[in-house]
Amino acid sequence: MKLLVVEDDPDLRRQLVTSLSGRGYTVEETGDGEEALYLGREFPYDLAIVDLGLPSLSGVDVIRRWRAEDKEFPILILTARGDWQDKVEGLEAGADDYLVKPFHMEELAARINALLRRAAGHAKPKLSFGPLTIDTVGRVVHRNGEVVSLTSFEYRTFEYLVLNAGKTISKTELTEHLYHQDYDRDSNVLEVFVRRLRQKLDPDQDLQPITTVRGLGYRFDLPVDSDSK
Amino acid sequence: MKLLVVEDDPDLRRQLVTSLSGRGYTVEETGDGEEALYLGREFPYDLAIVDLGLPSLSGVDVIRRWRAEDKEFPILILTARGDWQDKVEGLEAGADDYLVKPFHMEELAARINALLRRAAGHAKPKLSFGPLTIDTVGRVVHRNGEVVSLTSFEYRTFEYLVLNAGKTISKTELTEHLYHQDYDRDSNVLEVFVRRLRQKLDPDQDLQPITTVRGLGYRFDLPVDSDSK
DNA sequence: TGGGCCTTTCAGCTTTATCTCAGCCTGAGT
DNA sequence: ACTCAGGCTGAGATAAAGCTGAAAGGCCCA
Repeated sequence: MKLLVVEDDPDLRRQLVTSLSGRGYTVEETGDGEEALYLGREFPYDLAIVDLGLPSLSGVDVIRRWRAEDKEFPILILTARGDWQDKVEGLEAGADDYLVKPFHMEELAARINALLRRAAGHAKPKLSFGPLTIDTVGRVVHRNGEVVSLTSFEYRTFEYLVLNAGKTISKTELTEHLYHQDYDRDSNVLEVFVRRLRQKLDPDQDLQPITTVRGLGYRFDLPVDSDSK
Repeated sequence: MKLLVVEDDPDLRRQLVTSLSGRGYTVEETGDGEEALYLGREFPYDLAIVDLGLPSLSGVDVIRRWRAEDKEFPILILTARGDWQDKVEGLEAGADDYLVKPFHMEELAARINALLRRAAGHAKPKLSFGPLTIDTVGRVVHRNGEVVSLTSFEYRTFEYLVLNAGKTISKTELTEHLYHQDYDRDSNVLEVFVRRLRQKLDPDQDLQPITTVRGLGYRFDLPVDSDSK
């Protein structure tokens, strides 16, 4: 699950990012309206959290323009205590929910959950590939209906591969995504995780969901069942 | 895909090169403005990453002069956190996007992708030729819907030929592109790879996608389907 | 403080992509 | 038709890339 945090106050932003990534979300951040616009336009977020009180391009404008371009991800807006007018404006512009500062992280988390769950109805947070199913909201993987118990790391590795199904993902890209930092070439953690994933997802080795492309990376290759229900 | 990295800080430069080449790009690098100018002028890069804070010839000047000479490759500039103004100047000089240091490699990669995609013809970076399809982002080739399993080298060879479809590419050019440095002319590796490519792409020999031009090189010849949708 | 699980490291092993080589084929120029 | 440089082909060597099992290191929670 990939979130975008748009907040100009560096402290609050850091706090948001820390808390949310601690809860297992992949979080990207910006403090700039223009950049937010760009990011939301180019990348597939599952949800955006937008502070309305941005300098330069205002949060409301950002939202309006995303919506004008048919970006459908849920948007949660943050407003300062007094400014309820902003809130109305924001909702009219296309936001889905709001939260007044200051707030508890718990509450934010709860609303994010609710929004994602609701969005799940429209979108398709559950993907299936033959006997495999991944629920990106619940962060659960099923195999023939049974839960496959994955560790956090295994799950995130798998999720990234699945979300990029059909593409070859280099190990560098994968590790950078998982760790958000440089890739230590002399480690083979990834290989170990891929191995464990393969064992857990496909103990009988009949599906071979993850292909190794020597010299390039890994690729998740099963066809997506279009059971958008 | 060939990128040029222009960055004077040795650490950051190494990091960039490592990460990007790890992601499968062919990367060349320099820390010097003059040299950057020369390289960009002489070689056909698909994209350049330029740090604006260069010593001697400044990044902005390099860009300006490239653009004055009608070099069209996308340019992404890097600026230090504070230097807002530089960014504007850089964009005016002809850069296409910017990123403020420090940044995550993942974000850089995402922007590079977006720029390359945009440059490629606005649509998806997927090209097809009759039964053949190449996805330059996912680094996958399909033939009648089935994945053609190419090795890293085979893929890069094919990609280069495809991106230069219609042009005859000399073996020297190909090898120089594929290997960052000079290459032993007495080897016939290329021929070997071209052979394997032909076998894999066209086992029945009915398409003949790669033509040999005796004494000159190779040419990829299938008409590009304009499936820009 | 101790136990359990998750993550990372390590060393040895297997696989295979790349490159070399030697001989064969082909076609342009005589 | 003959020549010969340029290109093609198949088989094999080799070293890099990836895999594996076990064990060490961390972290969290009781």
